[in-house]
Parts: sequence; C-alpha cells; structure tokens
Amino acid sequence: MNERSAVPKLADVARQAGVSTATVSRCLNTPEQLTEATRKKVLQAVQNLGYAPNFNAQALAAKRTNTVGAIIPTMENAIFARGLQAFQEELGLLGMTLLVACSSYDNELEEQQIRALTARGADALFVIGHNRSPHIYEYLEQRGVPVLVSWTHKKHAKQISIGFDNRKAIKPLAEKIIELGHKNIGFISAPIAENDRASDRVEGVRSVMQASGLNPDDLKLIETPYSIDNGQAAFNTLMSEHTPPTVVICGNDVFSVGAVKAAKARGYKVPKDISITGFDDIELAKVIEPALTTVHVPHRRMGKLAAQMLVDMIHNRKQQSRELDTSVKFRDTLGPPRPQ
Amino acid sequence: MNERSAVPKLADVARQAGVSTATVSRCLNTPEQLTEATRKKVLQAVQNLGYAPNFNAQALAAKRTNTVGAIIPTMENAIFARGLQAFQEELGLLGMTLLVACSSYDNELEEQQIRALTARGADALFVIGHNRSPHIYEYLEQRGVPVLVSWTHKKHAKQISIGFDNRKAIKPLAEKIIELGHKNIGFISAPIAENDRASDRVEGVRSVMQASGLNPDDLKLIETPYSIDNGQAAFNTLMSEHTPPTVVICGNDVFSVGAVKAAKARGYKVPKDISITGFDDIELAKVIEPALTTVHVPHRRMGKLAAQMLVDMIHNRKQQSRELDTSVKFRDTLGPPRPQ
DNA sequence: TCAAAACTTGTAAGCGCTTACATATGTTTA
DNA sequence: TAAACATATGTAAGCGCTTACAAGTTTTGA
Repeated sequence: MNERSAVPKLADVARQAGVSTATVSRCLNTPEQLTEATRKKVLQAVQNLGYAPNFNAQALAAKRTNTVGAIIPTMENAIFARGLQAFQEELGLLGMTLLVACSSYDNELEEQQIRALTARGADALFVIGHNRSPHIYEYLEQRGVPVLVSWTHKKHAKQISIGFDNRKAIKPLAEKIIELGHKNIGFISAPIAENDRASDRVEGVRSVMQASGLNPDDLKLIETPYSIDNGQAAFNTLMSEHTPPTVVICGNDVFSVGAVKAAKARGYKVPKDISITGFDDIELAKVIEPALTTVHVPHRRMGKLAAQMLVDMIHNRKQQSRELDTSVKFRDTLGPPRPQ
Repeated sequence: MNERSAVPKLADVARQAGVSTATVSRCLNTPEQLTEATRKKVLQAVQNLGYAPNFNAQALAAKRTNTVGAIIPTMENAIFARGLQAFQEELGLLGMTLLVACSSYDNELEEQQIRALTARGADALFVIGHNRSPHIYEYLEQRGVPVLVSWTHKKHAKQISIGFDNRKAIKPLAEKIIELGHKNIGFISAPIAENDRASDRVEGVRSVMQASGLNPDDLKLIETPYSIDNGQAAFNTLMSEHTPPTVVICGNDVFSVGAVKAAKARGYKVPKDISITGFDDIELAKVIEPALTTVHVPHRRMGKLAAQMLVDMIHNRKQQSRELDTSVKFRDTLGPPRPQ
C-alpha cells in the first residue's frame, strides 16, 4: 500500500501520534513521565506501524546498550554452555542481553573478540580465567568497560573475579588418591600455557604430592586439546609407558570419558585395573559406566552470581571477588592401585 | 597524559593525520582508493591513538553490519553447538560475524529474538525449522533481511532452506526395526507442537508402520522436553505400561542416553531385552555402552553450506534450497524383540 | 487568588560514522 | 597546448535515536 514501505522510524510514530520525537522516545524508555493519554496515543501508533527501535541508533545516542559481552573458549563444551546459560537467564531477568563470542582458546583471537564486543558497545565483559595481557585490561579501563573474570578465583588478583580456586579444588581428590596408595600418577590436561585453570589443577596435584613425600616431577603429564578423542589418545600414551600409572587424573570430565572408553577398549576394569578421575562434574559424568569420580563445580550458581555482580559493576556499585566452593564427588572410577 | 582521555574517534585520527574524516573512513574501508603516502599517514595515526571504529555508528551510517544472526533453540545441546560452530567458522572466513540468540524452544521468545537481531542490524538470519508464524517472514521481507531455514528441508516450502528431510531420514531405521519383528513400538519425542523436526520424525515412523501393515495409532508416543533425565523418565513410563514396547525410538540421542541409562538401572540388557535408537549421532552416541544405533546427520557440513548460502543471499545472488543426505548408523542398541 | 513548584511536552543539538557530490590535481589525447 | 578525462581528497548532509534545556500547563499552598 504505502509506496515507500521502508521500515518505520521514530519520527513516523511521532507524526502519526501527533507528538514530538522526544515524547515517543520517552514513551518507550521512561513511560512514567507521560500522561496516560499521550502514552496511549503513542503506543497505538507504535502498534499500527509495527515500529521497533533501531538498536544501533539507540546505542549511538544513549552511549549504552544494555548488553554484556561474554567471551568463552568454545561453545562445543557442556561446561561453558551450562554456566553461560545461567548467566544469560539471570541477565535477562535484569533487563540485559548477552552477546557471546568464542576465542577457541587463543589469546590473540580473544583480544580481537574483546575489541569487537566493546566496539559494539558492550556495557561490560565476562571472561574466563585471568590469563591475558595487561594491556587488554588497560584498554578496557580506558573505555570504562567493567570486566568480570570467572571460572577462577585468585585472592590477590587485581581483577574482580568469581569462581573457585582450581588449585584448592583438586587437592582433596589428590589427597584421597595418594591415601589409597597410588604413587605412580598420570595427568591429562588441556594445554597449560595461557590457561590458568588448567595449570592450577596440575599445580594442585603436584603440591599434594610434595606434601605427601612424593616427587612432584614424577607426575606423568600429557597436555592435549580438549576432546573425548584426545582423552582416549592421551590415556593410551600413558598406558604404553614402561611403568604405566595406576591412576589417571583428568583435568576435565571430557578427557575422563575418553580415558574410560580407552580403558575399556584395552580390556581394563575400572577402577580395579586403573583408576580415572575427572573435573567439572558434567551431566555425562553420571551417565558413563562406571560413574565418574570427579570434582563438582557450581557452574549454574557461578553464572547467576556473575550476572548480578556484573550488573552491579555497570551501575558503579562496589563489588568484590567471590570464591565459590567445590566438592569432590566420589563415585565409581577411583579405587586402590592394583597390587603388583 | 591527555586530560580528556576519552576513546579516540575518527575525527581524532583525521586531525592527527592531517586529512579529512572521509579519507580516514576510506583508508579503513576501501584502502585501494588512497595514495600509498596518505594511507601510511592515516594508519600511523590509527596506530598511535589505538583507534577502533564504533560499530554502532558504522552500522547506522552504512546500513549494513556484516553480521548475521542465528537463533537456535538452546545452547545446552551438542547438536546445535556443532552445526553452529561450523557455521561461524565459515562466516568468519567470509568476513562476517555471527550473533547468536536462544529461543528456548519458545516461539514467542523466538520472535522477540528475531526482532532484537534485526534491530541490531543483522544483514541476514539463520533459523532452525520452518515452523513459525507467517507474519515473521513478512516482517523480515519488509526489512529486506534474508532468512535461511535450516535443520530441515521441505520441497515446497516458500522459505529457502538447507537441511534434511526428517521424515525421510528416520524411515530406513523404522523399516529395519519392523523388519526385525518389532510390533510394539515406543517413541520419545521433544514436544511436537511448534517443532517440525520432532513431528516429522514421528510421522516418518508412523508412515512406515502404516506401510508395513501396523496401525500407526499404536505408536506409544511420549513428548517431553529435551534432556537426559527426561529421557530416563519417559523410558520408565513406557516400561511401566501393561504391555511395554520392545523397542524405544528416541527423537534424539540425548533421550537415548537417558533411556539406556534407565534400562540398565532396571536391569535390562540392551538390546537383548529392549532395543533403543537415537537421532543425530552426537559424539556421545559412540561413547555410551552399548554404542547407540542412530541416524547420522551432517551437522558441520550443513553449517558450512548455510554460511555460504546466506552470504550469497545477502549479496542478492539467487539461491535455492538444498537437501542433505542422512544415514543410519547401525551399532549395538538395536536387535530383534525378545521372544515372549 | 496568585506565585511558586511540579509536571508535561517540545526544540534542537549531537552521538561517530559513511558517502554523494564537489573540488583539486595529474594525465592523456588530438 | 587546451580540452577531456581519470584520480585523490575534501565538504557536508545525513543515518535514527536520546536528552539538555526551554516552554507551556497544571497543581499546590497560604
């Protein structure tokens, strides 16, 4: 009908409602400022025209977007997905929307994503782990964009964080392992460089070994990117050594799933012939057989709290880092070492 | 140092380089238009100031964003994650970025997300399934935003799509099941209303039953939201009936994992006592024991092709729907029915 | 009853870019 | 050598909103 069937803009609504553009803008942003009557008129016009505000114009004019950006290492991973889902849900409740980007565990790529997200006007940023170049934090500070570091917690770190102490989290598990009599320990970890969660977990185990009179250098460590297949391969490598470990600690559950699968393929009984443990307690941990002994992490809680903290930070309310508790779920993949 | 340490803008770069703003803009967008010398000057200034363009201003002025939006039902699901990852990778290669939103399997929410994404200026949209109200397509057409429907393919649908025929995909599996002698069939499906993938899969099985002389109405159908736990519960419900089915077809692998778990908990041997099948062939399918018989879907291929098609559509190149092939992976959870 | 206070709405100046058009400079052609 | 063209850069008008400020209207209180 309308020959210039372009998309309706604020001015069109104003014209149709017989008010100024300022009034329309107010009707949409601070409706309580208007008379009942004007509000109705405007909303009617909005309805008629099917008007929807142009986000970019809004952002440009208002210098805020009600958007927070999150950069996670990968989407193909239940762990981040779960925490992020909770994060998003809570943000939604708080009237914010979430923009997600993936760094593929690459620091340079992550920096690009951080720039992209701030260029889009993210009011705040949610990132995983502390490990990144200081100039990124300077960059963000210069632009006044608050950052929340998650999935980790370091007492004396400069950045505000929410998470758990990965070092501490794995200790009770390591202690139990050693208490059971294991001396020859394997560890499958994600690549440690640029990943403080991964390195902290390894360090946690090493420190317990130290404290128990074992030589931390004896830890048989394999680093490999995060996947079931790699877990399988790493397990096989470990078992092909001259004196294979009696327990394989995995830096996360995904490796454990691969390890358990590989163990079965080799005809090993778990935990009779070999013990295997995980980290994260993803849904899968209870599904595989035997059920996985692993470190439980409150992902959903972390996501939810993170959202609240970040919104507070956007509103300049003072925040401080929070540490969450983890617990070890002793299930069926950990036992004493097989007698030689 | 600089007392107004605000973030640098294009005009600042122009001033520092001693050129006009137009030249800076050109340097960033169409560098080949400039002299080597000017280009250098400008890039130097960009470097010095640490300038990064404001995305929203760009979008507003240029009326394009090099961004495509995707709306998926949920992130907590390996299937969508895998396809989406491939989609994103390919988009990146084509110089576009991806914005993801989740609808939580809710049509109304999806509509909101579509509006949000177009409000942000997405140049095109990627959605899952055909099933949505026609006025959404009108809305998108009015704004000139191309849409690509995925995860499904219907010959005569008006929208361009890439995917597979869910009805057809499940048929060879259903045929094999019936050929093995199963007559009492259970089906665990995601809620069918508003989800054409789910309903097509059920219909596929029903049509094979029909063709094989079974009464399609005898299919024991349970609809439940997508999760391992729900798969477990649904399986138990099915098995508690007076004449429990001899095979449980699951509308997706996640249900199957739950079903297999529940079966073991009940002491059933799979497939001796009960057969279970899946759909999607997620990584997990090969991990659980016994390995799952399921329908394999080329998620990554679909994502990659989708990206290429969508970029073509943005550039007004003619596109047509594409159908991808699926295949049944016969593994270890399907056998003949247990003799009564 | 009227000035002051409180509220409602309008006016118009940007927000930081892109790009059509104008201008200036250099190159070619007859 | 001048006209005709090609190329490099500048000028300035928006893109669609928000919001400081101004102006007009109603309410309040003594």
